[in-house]
Parts: sequence; structure tokens; C-alpha cells
Amino acid sequence: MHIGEAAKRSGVNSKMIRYYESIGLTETATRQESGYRDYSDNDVHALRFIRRARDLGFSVKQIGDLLALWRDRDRSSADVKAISLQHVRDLQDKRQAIEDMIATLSNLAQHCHGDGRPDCPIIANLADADVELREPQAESRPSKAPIAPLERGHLGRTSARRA
Amino acid sequence: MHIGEAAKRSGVNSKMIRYYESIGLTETATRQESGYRDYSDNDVHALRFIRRARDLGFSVKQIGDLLALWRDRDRSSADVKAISLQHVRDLQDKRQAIEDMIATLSNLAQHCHGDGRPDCPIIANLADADVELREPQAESRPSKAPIAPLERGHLGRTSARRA
DNA sequence: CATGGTGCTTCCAACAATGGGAAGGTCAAC
DNA sequence: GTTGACCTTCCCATTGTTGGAAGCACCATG
Repeated sequence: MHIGEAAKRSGVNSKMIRYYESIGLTETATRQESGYRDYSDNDVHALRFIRRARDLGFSVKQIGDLLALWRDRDRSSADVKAISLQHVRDLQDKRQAIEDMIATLSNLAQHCHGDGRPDCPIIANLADADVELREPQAESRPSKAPIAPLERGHLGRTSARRA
Repeated sequence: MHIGEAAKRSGVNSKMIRYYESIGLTETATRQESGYRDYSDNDVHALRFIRRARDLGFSVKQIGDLLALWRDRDRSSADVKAISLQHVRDLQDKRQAIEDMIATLSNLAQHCHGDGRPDCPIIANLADADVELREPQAESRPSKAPIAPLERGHLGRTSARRA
């Protein structure tokens, strides 16, 4: 079948199929006389594998490893599990980083009137980290370093809403 | 002060300072006769603002908006809040996507022996989404679509561990 | 047969944010 | 005067994906 059909069946679009081939993630597709790439059901199967792995957030590099293990009938499930668990740890780290951001920002936003006036604890905090939120309480701890430095790196365009 | 000093004080490295200027996020730095960029305490203040906003996961675009509001003495806190809350929602979406991945993958991993044998529910599921995990229970619902399609887009190199 | 239209091909660019590095200029200290 | 730290600009790489242009293949209908 042609690449378009393979794309439809696998859920990986033509562009990406070619890309995956170009980086060696998939094997070089056979060609018809026309020059068109030719795909088998097996190829589609592999593409779906890739698609699912991507949906689980595996990197292309990791998927390469997983594909190799998939093809290896003598694989150890331990190897697969190791890759997966490492990925889970990475995901947990990301989640933690995001949760910290959410916590800080929600807290700041909660204390923002959100009206026509300029006073805003969010801006104030960005402008000067020493600006603390004053809870309607007694204690006014001069705590520094209010915002978690956390991980550097800032999550790609993950929330690419398919508008 | 020179860019290196500004970098040290702001927590934004020289490379990024120049980048932020190049994309118009910060104003064009004044130059000394030598051609070196010259920074004031105010400039450093702005850079720290940017740094904190980045730590909260705001995009450069959003930071541009926030900076404009910061400079605008007549701003409405509502505008700041709106940007922030939108960002919180984006973060929550990302968190949700990540949590779904974690849930699926943890579940699969939990059912993987992780020994020397090749049998592996993780690989099996990637290879064929119809492969369901059989809980030691009675019901065997033929549920399809086990893995959430979720958002496309796959979180940048967020977990860039500072080794 | 000519003409479309659709799908395929390759190649190049862009995105976001950051880092690495080359080739060269400036400045201060020695 | 030379060394070394710092600055300058410019290009490249990253990650995964998308967009587009220019050109060929194929199949339809007029």
C-alpha cells in the first residue's frame, strides 16, 4: 500500500512516517517501480507500535530501543520494564515540576483581585520574589526563596490544542 | 555592568539575555564605546522578572504580555490574572496528560515480570492495543481503546536533569 | 490526447527555548 | 607585549512536528 494508506491505518501521518524512516527508526521502505514507498501490514503494525509509544510519551530514542526489543524474540522483559520504569520516573519528575508551578501560580492568582485596579500579587511576585502573599493571619514569616527553582527546561508545546 | 554580571545577578545566562533581546522580549541594550552591552539595575530587575516567569512555565510570548502589563501603571490586575489562569489551565492539561501516561505505563509495568523471559505486557500492548491486562478478577471486559489518545505534542526536554 | 486532480517524491524552512562553539575584538593585569 | 577573561556576532544542533514548494505518477473525464 501507499504511504497515505499506511498513515490512515497506523495513525501516523505521511510526513512523520517519512521522518521516522529518515532517522532510522523504521526500516527503509521498499519502493514500487513508480518510486512510491510500499508498505505491508507488518509495516503498519510497526507504525502503530510507534504511535502508541509516542502516546505514552516515549522519546524517539526510547522507541528505537523498544522496537529492537519487540523484534528480539530472546528479549528479557526486564529490559522493557527498565526502559518503561525509567520513563515513568521522568514523567513523575515532569508532573512534579508542573504541580509546583500550578501550586505557586494558583496561590498567587487566588490573591489577585482580578479587577480593574493595577495591584496584583502575581506581577508583584514576578517583579520581586520577596513579595510574599499575606495570608489573613498573624505570622509574617520573612521566608525567602518562595518559588521553587525546580527543573530547568520548560516542557515543549505540549498543550498544542488541536483547534 | 557587562552582560556577564547581569547574567550572574539575574539568573539568566548571557546567551539567553542576548536571545531575549534579539526576539524583542527585552529592550535593546545600550552599548558602551567598546561595543559591549551595558546593563542597569533596572535591566537586571526585568531579567529576573523573566527568569521567574520562566520558572513558572510561562512561554516567552506570555512573558512579553506580562512584561507589558508590569510596565503599564494603568494595568488591570484582571488582565494579569487572566493570563495566569489560562496558563494554569494549560499546566493542568499537561499534568493530566502526563498522569494518564503514568497510569497506563505503571499499570503495564506492574504486570511485567521483569525477568529474563521475553513475555512482556508492555511490549504486547504497544504491539497490539487490544492486548488487555488481565486482572486477577472475574470480569473480562473487552474494552477497546485502552490508551488515551490525549493531546498530541509531547513535552519538551523538561526533565533535563542537571547531572 | 489533453487536462485535471490527487497523491506521491524530495528538499527547505519554521516552530520554542536553549546550548555549544568558532572567530574575532576589548580590557585589565602582569 | 602577552596572557586570560570577557565580550561581540554568527552558525549549528537539539526534539518532534508541520508547512510549503517544485516536480513526477497515476487515474479520471472530456
